[in-house]
Amino acid sequence: MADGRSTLVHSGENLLFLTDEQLRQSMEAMFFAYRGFTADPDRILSDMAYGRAHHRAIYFINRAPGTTVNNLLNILGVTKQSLNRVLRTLIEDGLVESNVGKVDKRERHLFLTKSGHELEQTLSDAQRARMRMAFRDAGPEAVSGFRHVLEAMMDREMRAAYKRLRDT
Amino acid sequence: MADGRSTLVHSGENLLFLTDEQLRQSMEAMFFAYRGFTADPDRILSDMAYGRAHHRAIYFINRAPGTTVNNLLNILGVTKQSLNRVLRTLIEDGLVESNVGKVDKRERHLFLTKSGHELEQTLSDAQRARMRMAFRDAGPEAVSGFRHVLEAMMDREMRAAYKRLRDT
DNA sequence: CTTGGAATGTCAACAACGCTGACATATGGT
DNA sequence: ACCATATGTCAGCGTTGTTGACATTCCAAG
Repeated sequence: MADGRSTLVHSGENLLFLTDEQLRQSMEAMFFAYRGFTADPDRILSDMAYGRAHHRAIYFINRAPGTTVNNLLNILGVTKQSLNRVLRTLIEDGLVESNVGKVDKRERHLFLTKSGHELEQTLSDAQRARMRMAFRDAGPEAVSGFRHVLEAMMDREMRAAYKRLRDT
Repeated sequence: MADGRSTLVHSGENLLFLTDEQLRQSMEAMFFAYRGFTADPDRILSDMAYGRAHHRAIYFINRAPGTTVNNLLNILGVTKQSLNRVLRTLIEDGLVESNVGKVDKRERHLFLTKSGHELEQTLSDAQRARMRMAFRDAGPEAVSGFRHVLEAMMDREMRAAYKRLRDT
């Protein structure tokens, strides 16, 4: 521990060494698990002309209906130009509706259409099913730990965005 | 529960509802946390002419020195053409060494050079530091749960690759 | 020894999705 | 009324993924 490269902590009756090797394994777990996390939606979307960016947009528009483009930008962490391309195709294809703001006409308020909702359901169902299985397999205490670690791993601004969404 | 959309489980003295809403929050946590997970290396690499793909290649070559191109392909889950482009630049820049196999001369065995190791260290140090902080914050039981859930979330083949690496 | 298949690499074209720059429009404070 | 600011759009470029076609090199089976 003197070199700050490892941390010894107590876990129930067991000692858990947070050596570089342990951290390395966790990084790999994160890498492979995220692949699994996105695998099902990716598969579904690849059949259509859409990708992961479309999924994210649809997801968060569903989560916060009426959100503005700028708000979505902050959540997604991309440039407005990048998001715009995705939004344009979604609007053209009739999955998303963009309404000019009543108070501030510069703003566009985004909503999912009926077919937009349907796609969102399909994608989220697949992703939720995998997560539900993983949670069932790991058990409730593991889930709570999982959530805790993830939250601690976020950047400060992202944690804020996360909590803002969560407390909705 | 009759609709299979939610699961009720017991957590210590508390009841934990795995409703769709809970799963949704976990999905968002995963999304934001992965951003944090990759943020530091991304920042470092953006200054150089490299991206996340280069990081992944360097990471796994360091993890399994002498690995073949084909083996790396399977771990990374990309095509050889895609990996080849990345490897070529890394070899040209003197970060990776590619040695023709002695037993099977078709194979190329990949190693990091001195400067390759240095970059790997820089990138991994940043990523490990974040993870160590998150683990310290969450505590050992949370870490164990975190790992468990991640493992359960992987695809079968990825879980196999993960375990193969882990047991090295 | 020839031949088929496997591993590797290259070239070309393309798609998804990041980015920057330039610009149009709407708003609001001066 | 006007100009800085916020917002959104269009155009072009870079990274990194994809498929397809094809050359090379080598091992191993016949």
